[in-house]
Amino acid sequence: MPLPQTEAPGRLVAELLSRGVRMTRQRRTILSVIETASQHLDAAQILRRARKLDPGIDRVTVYRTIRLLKRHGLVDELDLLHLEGEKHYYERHPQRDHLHMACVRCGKILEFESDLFERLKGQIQRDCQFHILVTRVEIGGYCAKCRGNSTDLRSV
Amino acid sequence: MPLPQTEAPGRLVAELLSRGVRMTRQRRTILSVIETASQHLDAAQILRRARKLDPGIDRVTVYRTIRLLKRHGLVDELDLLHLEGEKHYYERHPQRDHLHMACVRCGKILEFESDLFERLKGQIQRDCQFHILVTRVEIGGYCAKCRGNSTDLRSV
DNA sequence: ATAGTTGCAAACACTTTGCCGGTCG
DNA sequence: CGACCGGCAAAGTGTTTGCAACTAT
Repeated sequence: MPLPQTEAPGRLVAELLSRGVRMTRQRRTILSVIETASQHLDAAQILRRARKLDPGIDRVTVYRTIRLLKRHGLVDELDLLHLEGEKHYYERHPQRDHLHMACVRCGKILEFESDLFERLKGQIQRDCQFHILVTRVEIGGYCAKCRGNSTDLRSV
Repeated sequence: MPLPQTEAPGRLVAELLSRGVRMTRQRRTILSVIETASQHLDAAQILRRARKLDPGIDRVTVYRTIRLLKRHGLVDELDLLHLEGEKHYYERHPQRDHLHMACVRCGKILEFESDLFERLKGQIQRDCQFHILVTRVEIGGYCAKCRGNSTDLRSV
């Protein structure tokens, strides 16, 4: 079903350079962390990993780099239904949108892409005359393992 | 803007009473504010309106009442793509899900419901064996009025 | 009677800003 | 060289917690 997850490494660096953005040692480090992550990372996790590669990096630099990437549309921001705190999670802006399902019991995040969603976007652009730049779909519920053995005490 | 409210006023009070939740003067006030709102309100707006009806109400009581409603699945929480700050917005949990489109230029929020989305949810429950409790769809872009006369400088 | 709720103050989690010395091109 | 960037400290925003007094059932 899904496309391969990995684009060429260094893609974020190349993309920013081609837009005339200055490239520093710290930015390269942070970009490589985001690019090689196999899961959604929050700012604190990005900082921790970046510091393993370059211990002097500051929290603020991580936040500023994330904002830079957002402004350029190169990363998407997720909340994952705030299942654990108010932090944000980041992922590379994908070629094709996908939905995020978060299990409110075990916290697992599933991703899903669907032609139906592409059709839905088309319907929105047509019926609402709305030009879509970014989508964020977060669905809470019980994953296959957790369904059945839970009361419906949702907290989202 | 929200779709026309089809439920009876006082429904939130009735729903909570039927679940054995204690009903205080403050809660009645806050519930009525949420119930009569014609737009998505954040906690600060709910507080401001509640204080017009009962000036002694505290910020903390608003937050606690919101949490109560979330736990009971009676309100949904939205971020509206954090277009202005990190606050959350609340709306009564609708009978039928809808999507939120936020114009990144003028900030307008449009709502949209669609059979395609219902089918998408069905597909997810089937293909992923995921039992859906809550959905949050937030789409950013340019509304009909703002499209065309903007550079693509997104910040979401 | 008593478990649950309130208001106040304080703490909290996460993110942004101001400043100045350092760096990229 | 000059605009831009990084690190540090501090502030900011939005939300939650601890606790004594109060209230709904």
